[in-house]
Amino acid sequence: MGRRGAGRPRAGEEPLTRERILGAALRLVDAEGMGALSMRGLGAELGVDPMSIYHHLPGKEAVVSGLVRMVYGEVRVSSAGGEGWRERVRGFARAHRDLARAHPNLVLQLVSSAPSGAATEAMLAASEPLFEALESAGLSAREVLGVVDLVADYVHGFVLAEVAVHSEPSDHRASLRELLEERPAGEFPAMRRVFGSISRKELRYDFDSGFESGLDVIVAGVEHLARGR
Amino acid sequence: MGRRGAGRPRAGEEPLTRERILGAALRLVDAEGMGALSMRGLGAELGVDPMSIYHHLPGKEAVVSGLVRMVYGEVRVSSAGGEGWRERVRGFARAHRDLARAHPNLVLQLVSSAPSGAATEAMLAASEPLFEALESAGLSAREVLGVVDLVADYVHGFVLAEVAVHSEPSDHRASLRELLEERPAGEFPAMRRVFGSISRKELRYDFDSGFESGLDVIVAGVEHLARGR
DNA sequence: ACCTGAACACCGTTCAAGT
DNA sequence: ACCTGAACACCGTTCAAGT
Repeated sequence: MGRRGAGRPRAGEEPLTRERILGAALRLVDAEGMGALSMRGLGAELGVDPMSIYHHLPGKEAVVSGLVRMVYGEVRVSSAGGEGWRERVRGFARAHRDLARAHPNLVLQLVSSAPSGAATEAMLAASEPLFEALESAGLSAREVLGVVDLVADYVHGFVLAEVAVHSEPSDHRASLRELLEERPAGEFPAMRRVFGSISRKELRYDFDSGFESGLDVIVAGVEHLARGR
Repeated sequence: MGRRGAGRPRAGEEPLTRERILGAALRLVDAEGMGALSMRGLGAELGVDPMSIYHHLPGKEAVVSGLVRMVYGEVRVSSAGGEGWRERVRGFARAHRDLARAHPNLVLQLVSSAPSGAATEAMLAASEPLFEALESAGLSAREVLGVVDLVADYVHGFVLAEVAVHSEPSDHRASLRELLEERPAGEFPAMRRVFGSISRKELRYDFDSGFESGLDVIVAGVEHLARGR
């Protein structure tokens, strides 16, 4: 089915490699989503019989995990040395949000393979600035490890919500408010008060400032930890 | 292919309903994972032709989102009234972690549909105690909405990591340390210091206390916000 | 009204065969 | 050594037909 005949690649045609396969897979996923990533479709994208891929990667699972590793390898944390630890913690979080936003169709795979081993090696270098920042904030080793996880978990949850909501037309806060208004008046008084005392403009969710104010709370919590010593 | 012949159900056999279908689907997913959930397999589990399901639910997507709604409907936040706001915030977070741990094979779907509309209605009642707690902590309406998202994002990221790591044999922190030791000595000094000054026992990750210490930091951050008024 | 089963257009992967 | 294509055992879903 491929464009070429069987056998070795002809002179002048670039041979199939792991890199070329993963590159094509990433283009496919970025452009058309995870659902478009099939071994057959990938073969077509490469102008090659689908089965040729199996000579470079053991199966579809390996294609996906290779994709995840490849994307995590792209992460660059801007560690402007002169900044305080607060700004360096934020820089780490922002770099990971940016990574996820660069490949929204891969976010589910990114966040669910980050904790397991798949991506650890690729994230090693990116994690150093975060460890360094938390250490210089005055945390104990135990506390550093805890906060590293907290920051990672928050970013993962946030980007998951961000891409899920972006792929929908309606504002999720506005629809929550509507849901609330359809209910009997006595129900959910606290939520009613919160949504009632906020303007429509304030209700419109801004992901950038939402992300930052989540970080505000975390940084304030870390400060509390550091003072406790 | 079904055990029954075509036509209406015979007297004495319970008819196929949305509830029976979703119940069977949840059993299937809990027992054998998301990969085992196929329309054909679900039909077999119900002793029915796979196509019969389409008379009660429009397709597989509807089965999955029905599952998510069903499970979110199970959440019960223990709101012991006498507790302070700190303990009520923690109670909300714990209830959601417990929900995810009760259905680990569904976690990916749970966390990725929570932010979009799918589960909002089912979570309305469960969210009231969190709003109430944050309000009574002294936060503004704007701040309450921000912290609600922070808590939800943290829990989502945490449970994702928890189930991903649990389905693996090795401890992820231990393997990070090993990775570090294989590197040239000058590399990643901060991570080396952190991992070096912690005992093997401390390194063994405990999800329960990890979850709680993440909440510690968040609660401390909320306290900072509340004092700022 | 509800259920069935053949058919269609897909999957991932194995394996023997080609050059 | 590398690539191919037929074949196998699956998918979700449409649609005409059964009772």
